[in-house]
Amino acid sequence: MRSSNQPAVPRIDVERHHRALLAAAADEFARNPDSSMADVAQAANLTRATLYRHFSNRETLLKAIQGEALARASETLTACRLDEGDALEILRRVIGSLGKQGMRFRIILMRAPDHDARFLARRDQVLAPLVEVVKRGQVEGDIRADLSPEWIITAMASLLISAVRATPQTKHSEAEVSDLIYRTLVGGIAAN
Amino acid sequence: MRSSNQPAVPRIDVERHHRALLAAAADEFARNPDSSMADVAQAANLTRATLYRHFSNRETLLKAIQGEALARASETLTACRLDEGDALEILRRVIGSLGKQGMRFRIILMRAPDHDARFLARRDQVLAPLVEVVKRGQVEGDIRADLSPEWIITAMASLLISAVRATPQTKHSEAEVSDLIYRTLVGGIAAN
DNA sequence: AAAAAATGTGACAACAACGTATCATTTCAG
DNA sequence: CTGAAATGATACGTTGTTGTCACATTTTTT
Repeated sequence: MRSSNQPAVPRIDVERHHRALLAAAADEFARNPDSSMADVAQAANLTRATLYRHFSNRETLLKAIQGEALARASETLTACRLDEGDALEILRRVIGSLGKQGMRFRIILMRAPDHDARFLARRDQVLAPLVEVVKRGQVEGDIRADLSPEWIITAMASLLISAVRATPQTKHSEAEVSDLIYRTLVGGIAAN
Repeated sequence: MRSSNQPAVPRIDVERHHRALLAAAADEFARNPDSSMADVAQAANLTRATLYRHFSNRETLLKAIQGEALARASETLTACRLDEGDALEILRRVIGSLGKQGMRFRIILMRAPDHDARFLARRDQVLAPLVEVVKRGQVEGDIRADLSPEWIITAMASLLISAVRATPQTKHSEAEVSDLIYRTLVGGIAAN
């Protein structure tokens, strides 16, 4: 079945175009969730027809973006060495890494009406290790125990999105923004 | 000019319908920003034709929602007595009041691509008194001075939206949610 | 260079939403 | 009750997006 539709020999450009379309779509939809397929194709310097040859539906494209985001988020988290150091250090690393990625993970961190239960479950699965880190921090006395771990992760994600979205205006470096988020989330705004 | 189009005597129901349409549109667009005019009309138990008789355009309707939200937000803030008590007390009152309003102020607090400079300026104007409260808190030593007042307001708004949006799932009361936001924002997540 | 595969171009129908208009019906004010 | 005004129902043209297709062109592989 598949072998008849599949080309005899794979070509290099198709994979490159596939990645380009996926990346352009992620950026475009992060900028404006209502972008059309034509906008996405143009953002990738390709044609609408080619976009449809790679992703048969708009829905298929969105699912692909979700999957890509989840995969990269998972990689990012494991790269943050979630088992080295105390919870606050880990959170600092996570905030720094996610902040560098910019709005790439907006789809994961935000909650949109088109997110089905299927995606939400995988999302929670990816974020689960982070929740465990917070729980460990609470047990070890580094993090307040009167806030639920899930809420803490939600708050972190919320601050991340706000800061990243506000970044273009305020001319601050990535490191400064990440530090700002970390200080706000961990230390709060009260003096002392 | 106007008097010729205006009815000789005003009727009671038109104002009621106007308010109903505006409220339904606010709720509907808060739930799903891509809702159609038909959805809005149905949410108000009225017809699409009537909706167009009250708001000639979709754009006009959105502008009306923005204006309404700004007006009510301004009322809410003045009702919070921004000059009584220290900054943290005031912030607690503000979070409590805005939290009760639910997602009514999502349009104000969130930044969407369809927000023009005109609206953003009025928005900043409404939020300006709150920024002043934060500045005063920093001068009086209640709020950390190493965070810009604007960022603090942004962080507060961000947490508010996240919490209110997550409220339907977690069966917590309004007061509990408001307290949660306040504790997180002011105290941070670090122990001690 | 030649074959194969992918892309560009242009067109097409299907569809949803927008905005307008007409006319019968209902609702309010006097 | 009666006239005036607002609404419901319905239809219509317009527009933008979606998804598909055929055909010419370009790019890759051998």
